[in-house]
Amino acid sequence: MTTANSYREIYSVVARIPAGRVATYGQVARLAGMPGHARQVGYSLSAVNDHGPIPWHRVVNAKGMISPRSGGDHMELVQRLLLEKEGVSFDEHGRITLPHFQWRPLDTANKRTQRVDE
DNA sequence: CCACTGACGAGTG
DNA sequence: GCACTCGCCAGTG
Repeated sequence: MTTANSYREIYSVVARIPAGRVATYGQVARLAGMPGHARQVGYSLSAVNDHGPIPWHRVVNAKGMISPRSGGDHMELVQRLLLEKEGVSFDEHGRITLPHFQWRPLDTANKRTQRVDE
């Protein structure tokens, strides 16, 4: 398993996140077959950013918040707008209600817990 | 080779 | 819920 393949897996997972839902860094790491490497996911995404067809804005941290970047980028604001445009809402704390909007790959078959309403 | 940094997360008090 | 620590790993100087 090369690092290049790991990055490819990360991108592949992120690309599978449906519009209107979000995934956490740790979640993406697990789905990519590298549990515990959440940090690497963020690192990989910073490299891709809008550099490719990757919906990077659908990845947030475990608290359901947009992780602040370094360098004073306004990307975090762009990310929030993109998500809101897809129907994802934020609460007073600027957090996404994960139980409502977190992507559940396994549920795509059941569709029962896939409720996004409210 | 070592130290530091960075879109994180789980555990502890 | 908040502050702190430790684990993870690639890039950079």
